[in-house]
Amino acid sequence: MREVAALAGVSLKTVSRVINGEPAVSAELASRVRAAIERLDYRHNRAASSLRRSDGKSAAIGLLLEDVANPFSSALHREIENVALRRGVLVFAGSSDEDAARERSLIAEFTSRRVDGLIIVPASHDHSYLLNERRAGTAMVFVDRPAGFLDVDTVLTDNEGGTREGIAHLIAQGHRRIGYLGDLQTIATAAWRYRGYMNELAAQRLEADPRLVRLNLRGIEKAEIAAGELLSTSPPPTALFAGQNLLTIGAYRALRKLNLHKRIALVGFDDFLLADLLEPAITVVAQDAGALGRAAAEQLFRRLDGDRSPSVHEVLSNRLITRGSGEVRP
Amino acid sequence: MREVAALAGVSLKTVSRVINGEPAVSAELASRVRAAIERLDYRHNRAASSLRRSDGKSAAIGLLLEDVANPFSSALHREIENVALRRGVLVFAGSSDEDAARERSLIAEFTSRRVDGLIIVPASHDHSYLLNERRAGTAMVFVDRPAGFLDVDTVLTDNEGGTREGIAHLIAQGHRRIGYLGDLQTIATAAWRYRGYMNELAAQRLEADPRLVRLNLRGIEKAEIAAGELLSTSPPPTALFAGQNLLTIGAYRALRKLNLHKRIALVGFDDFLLADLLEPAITVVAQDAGALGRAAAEQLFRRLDGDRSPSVHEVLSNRLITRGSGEVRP
DNA sequence: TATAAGAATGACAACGTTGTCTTAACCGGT
DNA sequence: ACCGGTTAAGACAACGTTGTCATTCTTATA
Repeated sequence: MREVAALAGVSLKTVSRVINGEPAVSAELASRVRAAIERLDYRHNRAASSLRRSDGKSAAIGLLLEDVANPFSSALHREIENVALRRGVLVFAGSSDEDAARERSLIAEFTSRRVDGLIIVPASHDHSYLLNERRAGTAMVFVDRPAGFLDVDTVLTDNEGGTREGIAHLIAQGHRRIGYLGDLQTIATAAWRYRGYMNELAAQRLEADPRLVRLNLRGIEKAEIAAGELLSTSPPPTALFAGQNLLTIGAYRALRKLNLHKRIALVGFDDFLLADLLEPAITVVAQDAGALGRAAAEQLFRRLDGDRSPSVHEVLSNRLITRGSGEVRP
Repeated sequence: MREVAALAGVSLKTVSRVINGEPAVSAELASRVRAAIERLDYRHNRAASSLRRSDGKSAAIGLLLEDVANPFSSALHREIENVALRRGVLVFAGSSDEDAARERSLIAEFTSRRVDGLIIVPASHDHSYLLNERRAGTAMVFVDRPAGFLDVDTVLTDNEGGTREGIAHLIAQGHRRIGYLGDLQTIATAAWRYRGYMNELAAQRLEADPRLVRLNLRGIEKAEIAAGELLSTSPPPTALFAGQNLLTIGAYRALRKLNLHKRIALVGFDDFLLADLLEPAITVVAQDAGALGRAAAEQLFRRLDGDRSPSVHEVLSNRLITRGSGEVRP
């Protein structure tokens, strides 16, 4: 910047003014400065700038996902990027792998780089460690799962309601014995979905058979094995509900292997690519990951724009998409 | 930091020494400093630190992908994150959407934040604009596609060879009329794949029928329409090769709609989730996105560690995975 | 013509760190 | 008691910017 000022024959401060678009610069000097910037291929150093600025904004946010490579996370990521980029804000992304320690260390890395805000899909359950950070002015929004011991903006989907809708759909098709495959119960969304299953059965006065429930399953293979086992209880279930997309795929694999995919109904939570091309196509309770990301990012930027109102808790609804597998009759 | 120094009763510089693990600090002072850091919940400011440090390292890199939400990109992303995080380096991710202007502006945002390095899946074809950046010391690696007008480290997969293997496989099954669906020819990988198709046909002395080729297709729907049209030429192809995963899905959709999925062979470039559960399961030429990411990140860090040797061009091979759709006989 | 008000510009300090250099304290050997 | 050498600690400047304030110049008004 010093060199630019020298070449343009102006002071450092004038260059700074031109770069920041401050009005009090004559057209003459401004164009001289711009020419010098061009000629020297000068690049503004935002790190230094944000260090000195009074608002201290770095124009970067941190995004903590379960895994940047999973489709739900990356759809969220994409929408957040869209909202952020429109404002010239860049996104640091990191994967927690459902590991509380990794969550903390990633967030520490984010904050040590002085991000303006954090969007968090939490893996842990106690977020009091973020209190200081918040007091220091970092905006934050929790997405998909709630924060623990921290009063903070949150955007969720209606996990319990969505599951109840899926279960009610199966019951309406005549099913009475519905198996359930669930993810780690420590994940709040998984617990809510399981609650939805239990509550809907109860509401419809159906007895819940504990032999038809398998929880704490992680990944396609575990789900496939568990589904296989469920299908061999007697009497067997006539329908399965899978509480997450990988579990749905695992369940479908098991059904295919036993050649039961046209005889046992299947409804899954979370939509996934190609669900419509399987045989039968899979009925799902679809979350709109993009909408979730958009809502979270917009809430974050509202805070960054100075909104100091009490914490907002938004809940997006989910949609049952019937495609065939959920309409198989007992 | 000043407050920490005051509380511990030492100078600023001593606190800095403790934080950076410099040896010349007595155990006594070091522990007093650490206690003060704890008590004041002090957080090191890396932005200021990297501004002052002689090496100027920000411990952040920029990653330009086609779209953070597409499975290939996000698998790449994940492996890069793994390598980077092991060294305490954070990743800014951005999506170019195949738009050259967006590529440039994202890279400008990255560099204005003084990232230490860039990993780029390029959308544009002229990267001479990066010359200054490189001269300024930013490390960079191109992945999946080559750079234009810039001599730089690159990690690719063998697109032409992979395609030839796929086509050879179809020919070996007895196919003589093989349709081809290709992505935008401006994308280098798409052009290479098409070349692989043409060259393999030529090598096996088969005539290429231009009516069986559809290029510049973007997305599932365009591919589905194009595949439908190809299948109605006369005489029709007995096999299709799709040059990209979305095109493969589109082609499969078309085959299903015409109920030809068990009579016309299909091989696709790029593996995708659930390819093995379709009916028939899809034979593909699989790229290992994770390996690509790992190789790129490792090369980048080699440069950041001071490697000044001439540009490296690495080419990873692809693997034909036979699952059924490619083994349908004419 | 004198003067106040406003606009354009620059000098300087400061943001939170680390590199460099200096000083102080201590050690063992004569 | 003195020396050279080592080690620990601090003073100060600097990284590349922007906020604050002072200065100069212009213009309109009395």
